[in-house]
Amino acid sequence: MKDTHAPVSFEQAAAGVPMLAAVEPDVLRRAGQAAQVVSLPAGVTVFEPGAGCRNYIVVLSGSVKVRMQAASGREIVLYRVGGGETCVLTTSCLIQGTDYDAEAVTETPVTALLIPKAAFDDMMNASGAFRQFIFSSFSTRLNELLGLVNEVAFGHIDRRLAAWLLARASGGQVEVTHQAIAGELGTAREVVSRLLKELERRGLVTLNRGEISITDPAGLRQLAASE
Amino acid sequence: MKDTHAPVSFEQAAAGVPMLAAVEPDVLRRAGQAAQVVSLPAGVTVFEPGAGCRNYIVVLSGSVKVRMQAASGREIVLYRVGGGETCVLTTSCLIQGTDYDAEAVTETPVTALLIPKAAFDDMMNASGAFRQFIFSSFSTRLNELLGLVNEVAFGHIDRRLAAWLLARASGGQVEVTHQAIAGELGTAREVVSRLLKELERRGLVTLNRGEISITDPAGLRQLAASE
DNA sequence: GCGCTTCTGTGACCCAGGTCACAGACGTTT
DNA sequence: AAACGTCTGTGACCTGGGTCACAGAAGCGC
Repeated sequence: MKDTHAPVSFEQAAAGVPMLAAVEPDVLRRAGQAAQVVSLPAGVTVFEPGAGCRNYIVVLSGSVKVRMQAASGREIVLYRVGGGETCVLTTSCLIQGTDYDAEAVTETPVTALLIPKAAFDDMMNASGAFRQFIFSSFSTRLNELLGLVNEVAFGHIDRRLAAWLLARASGGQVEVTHQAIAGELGTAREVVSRLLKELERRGLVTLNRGEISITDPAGLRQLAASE
Repeated sequence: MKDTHAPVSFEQAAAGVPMLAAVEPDVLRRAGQAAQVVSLPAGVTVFEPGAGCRNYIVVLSGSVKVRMQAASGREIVLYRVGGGETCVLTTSCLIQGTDYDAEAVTETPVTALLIPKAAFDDMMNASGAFRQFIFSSFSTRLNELLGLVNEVAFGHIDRRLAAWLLARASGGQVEVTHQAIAGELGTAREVVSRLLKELERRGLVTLNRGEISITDPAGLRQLAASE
C-alpha cells in the first residue's frame, strides 16, 4: 500500500492490513458498515490522559507514538503504532471502559480505521482471526513494555541511546533533535547532547543540526548490547 | 474459599473463581476433562526466562510473584498473581508460542489450575465469558505495567517505598526483610535500609528485625502521593 | 553457653545523570 | 544583513542512589 494515496474505502483499507484480511468476509462486511477511515496530519493528539474511548483504532499508514508524561514535564515514549498495527491502550480502554492514562500523537500523516465499540464487540465475538489479531497485538506490546521496564530500571542511558539510534536510523541517518530524543528516552536534552558528543568523539556517529549519521553501526551495536 | 483446604476437583476450583464460574457449563465441562489442579509449596519457581509454556494457568489460592532479573543480579517485581487471577505472561507465551522472559516464584503455598493449550484454545473459541476474562486480565496488567514504567522512569524510591509499604501492609504490619523490599523495587538493600531508617526517624514507621509497622499511615500516604 | 547465619545500620565513596546558565551556531524571516 | 527562534555544546554544580566494607544485633542450632 502506498502512502501517497490513502485508501478511502473500508474494503481497500482492510485489504491492506493482513490481519484484517484474514477475518471472515461476512464479519468484515458488517464491520465495514459501521467503520470509517480517517486521515490525520502529523502532530495531532489522538488521545490524552483522562480521555474516554469509543472506537477501536487500526492504523493503516503512518505512525503514532504513545507516551507518558511525568508531572515534571519529562516524558517517555512507550511504543509506537505503525501501519497495520493497533494501539493496545485503546483496546484496553474499550474493553474495560476505563480512561486513557497516556497520550498519543501522530508523528507522520496517518490514515486509520475507526471501528465503533459495538462493531468491535461483534468482530470479537464472531471472528477467531480477529481475536487472534487482538491477542497477538496485546502480547507483543506487553513484551515490549517488559523490555522497557527492564531498560528503564536497570539500563544505562548511553546503551538506550545507542539502541534507539540503531532502531530508528534509516539509511544510517536519523533526522531528529536532541530534545526529541530526550523525550523518547525519558531523560533531559543536555544529557542526550553530552552522550551524543561522546559517541561522536568515539567515532560512532557524526552530528549535524537536526540530524545524526551513524558511521560505525557495529560499534553502536556493541554498545547497545553491552550490559 | 479457604486456603486450608485446597480444592481438589476442577469443579470446586472453577466455582471458586468468579470469572470461570461465568463460563458456559458445557465449555467448562470440556475444559475440566483436560485440566488439572496442582498445589505448590512456597518458594518454588513456576517459570524462568527462556522456558516455554504449554498450560494456561489460573491461580486459585496463594500468591505468585513475577519478576525480572538484570544481569547485575538486581531484580524487580513486575506484578503478582493472586487467587482467581491469571498470569498474562503465560497467556502471552501461549498465544504467541514464545518463551518467557521473566521468572515467577510462589511466595505462599499455591493451588492453581493448569489448562493445556488445546483446551485453552477451545475455551477461547467457545466462550465469550472466558474471553472477557482473558481480556480484562490483559488490560489490568497492562495498566499496572504502564504505572510501573512511569514509577521507575520518573519516580523516586522513597515514594515507591512508601507506596509499597502501604500496599503490602496488613493490619499496619509487613513481615519482610530489607533485602526483599529491595528486590521488589529494583534497588539495593542498603538503600532500603537507609530510607526506612529515615522514615522511622520521621515517625512514619517502626522497625524490627524482619518486620515493619506503620505508625503513621496518613503520613506515609502523603509521601506516597507526593510527586 | 558458643558459634553461625541472617539481618540491619552506617560511614565513606563514587558516579550517572539531572539542573542551571549561558554561548554560540544555524536557519529563516523580513 | 539584522534579528529572531531553534538547536547544540559545555562548564559548574548537585544529588539520588548504587557500591563497598564493616560492625553490631538477633535469632537458631548444637
